[in-house]
Formats: sequence, C-alpha cells, structure tokens
Amino acid sequence: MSRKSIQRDAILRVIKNTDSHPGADWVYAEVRKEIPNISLGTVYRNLRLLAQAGEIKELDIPGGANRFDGINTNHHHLVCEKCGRIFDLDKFADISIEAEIQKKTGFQIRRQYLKFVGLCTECQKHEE
Amino acid sequence: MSRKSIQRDAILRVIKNTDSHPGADWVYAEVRKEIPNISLGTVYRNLRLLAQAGEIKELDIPGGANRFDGINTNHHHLVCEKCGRIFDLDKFADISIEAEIQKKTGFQIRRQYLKFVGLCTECQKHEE
DNA sequence: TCAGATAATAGTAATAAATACCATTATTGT
DNA sequence: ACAATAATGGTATTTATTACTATTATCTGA
Ligand SMILES: [Mn+2]
Ligand SMILES: [Mn+2]
Ligand SMILES: [Zn+2]
Ligand SMILES: [Zn+2]
Repeated sequence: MSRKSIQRDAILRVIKNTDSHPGADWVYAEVRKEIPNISLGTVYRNLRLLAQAGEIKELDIPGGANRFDGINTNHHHLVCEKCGRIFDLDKFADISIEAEIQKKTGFQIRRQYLKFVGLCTECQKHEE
Repeated sequence: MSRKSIQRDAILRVIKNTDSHPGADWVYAEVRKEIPNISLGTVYRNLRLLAQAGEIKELDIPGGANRFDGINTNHHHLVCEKCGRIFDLDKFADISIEAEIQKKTGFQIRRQYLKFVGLCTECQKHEE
C-alpha cells in the first residue's frame, strides 16, 4: 500500500465517518456518490488492505457478509441477530487474559474478537 | 427437526467425534464414507439445524468457510491465520460480564464468541 | 398393520460474496 | 519529463451456501 489514491482516501473517509459497521456494498454505494465509476473490486481490495494495515477492522458476522469498522481501538460488539445491526461495547474494552494465554499455550496472539449475539432493545419489542 | 434420519445422526456423530473444528466440506467427505450418496445440501441443512438447536456450534472464520464445533459447552478459540487450525481454550471458560452488559445496555444476549487470531506454535517456527 | 400426512433427502440449479485477471491509468522518485 | 510500477475499472470466475423440487423415509393413529 505504498502509493496513495483518491479511491482509497474516499473509502477510508467513508468508513471513518460512520459508526454503523457497514458491509462492502454500503461502502461501495457511498463512495459512488463521489466517484461514480469506482469499481467494486477496488472497494473490496482497499477494505482488505486497510484492515491488514490496522487502520480499520473487519468483522465476521454469522450468516451474512463481512462488516467493517472505522474504529480501530480495542472494543467489542453486540450483534443483533434480528435486524443485523452492530453496536459498540466501549466500556468493557479489554479481555486481559491475553498475556496469560500466550504464556500458557505459546500461541502468538495478534487480534482478539469478542462478540455477543442476541436481540437489541428495538427488536425485543417486536418479539411477541 | 421433529423426525430423525440416519443422515442427521451420522452428521452429528462425525462432528462429535473430532476436535478439529471442521468445515462443511470435511463433514461431507467423512459422512460420505458411510452414506456415499448423501447430498451436500443435506450436510449444510443439518449442520445449521443442529447449530440452531444448540447441539453444536458454528464459528465464523476470517477469510474462510464457516467451521463447526461438536463441543457445545462454553469455551473459546485460538485461530491460526497461517494454517487455519482452531484450538480450544478450555481454561478461561467464561467472559463473565454478560449479566452486566445485559443490565446496562438492555441487549438480550444469547451467545458469546471470543476468538484470538494469531500464530500457533507450529507456524511460528516456519516464520523467519 | 398399514395408509395418509408430511418431514427429510438427493440432485441440481441458483445466489451472493469475494477474488482473479488484465489492459489501462495514476503516482512517485529521479 | 520520464521510466517504473502500483492501483484502478471492468469483467470474468470462484467458492460457499441456499433454493428448488420430485422422490423417499418417518411417524401417527385408525
Ligand atoms: Mn465497533
Ligand atoms: Mn471448540
Ligand atoms: Zn435488532
Ligand atoms: Zn498454525
């Protein structure tokens, strides 16, 4: 990722300016408002590159497309399995057993992902 | 899932008898040794049903097919991003902030997933 | 015991997400 | 400005997973 491009800048700006944890398709639609002929492949490639570079996060979601997160600080997520929305969990930032696990298992930990799957308050209302 | 079938029994037995967290394709190959003409769709359908029923777990893996886990007790995972193997993390069983989160956010938590992504001891050796 | 109801399957077609490819364009260091 | 080459757009392809449907297997209860 050694040269810059207006496409990558736009993609990064879009993802940094929402807290909705969007998928690649939403990012594509947003960036197209600025750069109408941007390729979907460019969006995927740059989202991947930005995630590898640690500028954004990529989230694996049960039964759906991957989602991206412009916030790269340590935090975790609530995933609603009804509406698909993803909420941040800032307060409980760190699962601090990482060092202990590294020592006991020898596994070299690079990233940790904690997600709670369930129903958001909205969707609880609409359940009978 | 009200009627039983020999296909579903075989699928469940296969997944309960390995600790390798296999994908659907591996389960398919294994069950075919017993039931050579079983359909891949049947494997997928039953893995999903068994996961919904809570008999097995389904794991979302970065950049790969979903994996399944015959152990349905509370435990978490180490995912090696080089070889793709998944290791159990039994000792540190429970992220116990669940009740606190439910109270503070109102989110109704049904399942929790904690995974650490990095390099297993094997793959660390083969890195320069 | 067996006949009707219907859940489950096999085989195949279709979908959706993500990646691969490649000729063209844009960026960067000199 | 120019050469080197990273990055893109447009398209084709792959891969995982689901949908469809005619047939088969399971279950219930008369
Ligand atoms: Mn987030
Ligand atoms: Mn496990
Ligand atoms: Zn919801
Ligand atoms: Zn490994």
